[in-house]
Amino acid sequence: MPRKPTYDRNDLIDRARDLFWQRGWAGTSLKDLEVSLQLNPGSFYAAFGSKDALFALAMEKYASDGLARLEGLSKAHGPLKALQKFPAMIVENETAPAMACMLSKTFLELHTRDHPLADKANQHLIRMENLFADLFEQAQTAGEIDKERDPTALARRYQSDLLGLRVSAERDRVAAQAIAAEIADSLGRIGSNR
Amino acid sequence: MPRKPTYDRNDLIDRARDLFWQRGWAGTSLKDLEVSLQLNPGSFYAAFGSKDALFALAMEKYASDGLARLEGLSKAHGPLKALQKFPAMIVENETAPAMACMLSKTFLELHTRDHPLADKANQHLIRMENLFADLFEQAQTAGEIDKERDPTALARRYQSDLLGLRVSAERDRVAAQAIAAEIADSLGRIGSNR
DNA sequence: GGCTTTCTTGAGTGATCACTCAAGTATATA
DNA sequence: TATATACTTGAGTGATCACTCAAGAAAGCC
Repeated sequence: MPRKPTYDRNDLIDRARDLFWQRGWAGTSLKDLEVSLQLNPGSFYAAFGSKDALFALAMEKYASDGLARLEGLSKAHGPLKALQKFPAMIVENETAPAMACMLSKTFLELHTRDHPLADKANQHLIRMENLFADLFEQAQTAGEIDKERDPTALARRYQSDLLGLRVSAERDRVAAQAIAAEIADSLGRIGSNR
Repeated sequence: MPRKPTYDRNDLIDRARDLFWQRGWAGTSLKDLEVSLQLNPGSFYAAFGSKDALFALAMEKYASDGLARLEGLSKAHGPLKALQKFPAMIVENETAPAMACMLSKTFLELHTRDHPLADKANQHLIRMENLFADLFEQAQTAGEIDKERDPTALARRYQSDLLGLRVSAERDRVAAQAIAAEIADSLGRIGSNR
């Protein structure tokens, strides 16, 4: 009996993610979304409920994509190599709508207002950081990294480096590629054989 | 003949800087500024011309304060020690209205809209980076750092590390102090005697 | 073809945005 | 004390914000 939507919901979330990522939460108006998603206000609210609800969906997709990319790298090259390749992978992505991390941008923009989306962004960052710690631990059991180091601390530092890298990449992509190489390089210097 | 303002202009800029730093450009409304500065719209516009003009003044004060703090550190302890102490100094500042760098926040928020303030923020970041490079160079001539390294590249990496540190500090101040220590530590490992 | 159910349309909601301006007030000089 | 010259007040500007809702259109089932 019912009528089907004329759009592909998943595709809409992708486009919203790109818009939000690029322009931020406050910087993306409903008018912007209506134009980009080709949706009238009524359809928009029928489909997603609110701007914030769509933002949350967009952020989840962003985060799980990041997780998946790093996991893919790890399966292909092992934990340490994955961590070493990841920074360059981010910086060299030509199709990304922005270089800076959407999660950190969102967190910085909204946490001083105690906006629920800021907490969600932080949760996603923690999830990412946990994967980093997992990979550091795997690298330790594989003997690729000094076993005395605390994987959680390594993950925290790596996350911080990545966050800085991505802000830098937003300013100057070319220079950021050099920084990405340095991050990978310093990862090689915490190996077990020294 | 004229009547003097009832406020101290410099003090007003300080308060605006704190507000903007904390809440960002879009997150700070004129109503917020009126309340914090205790200024009615008419006085506000007579004094500063526009929200953006005041933001620019606030950002200049923020940037020159940062420059001055690092220069002070350098005069007291020398270039390398200054660069090593600076990260902890930032993270331990209890009175700061926010931990993340106001310049990078502003840049991230506004550069995708091609807002003039984004370019101004970037200029201030470059100025800061130039001071980093100066100090690295001074540390080289003082024999504290390997002379083969490019001071500009070192400055770029240091800036990136600091940007990441400050985002991390906004998320978790205590964890950030550990990261600050690591940044200082790795600076010690590019000394000339190895 | 008729009916039900959902989706789409788009004008309209009150709130808030940055900003203006005419009128009123205070003060330093003459 | 009078006057000129600022500064202060605050209601009001049009634009834009996220969001609503009643009416119309399309598609699956009988």
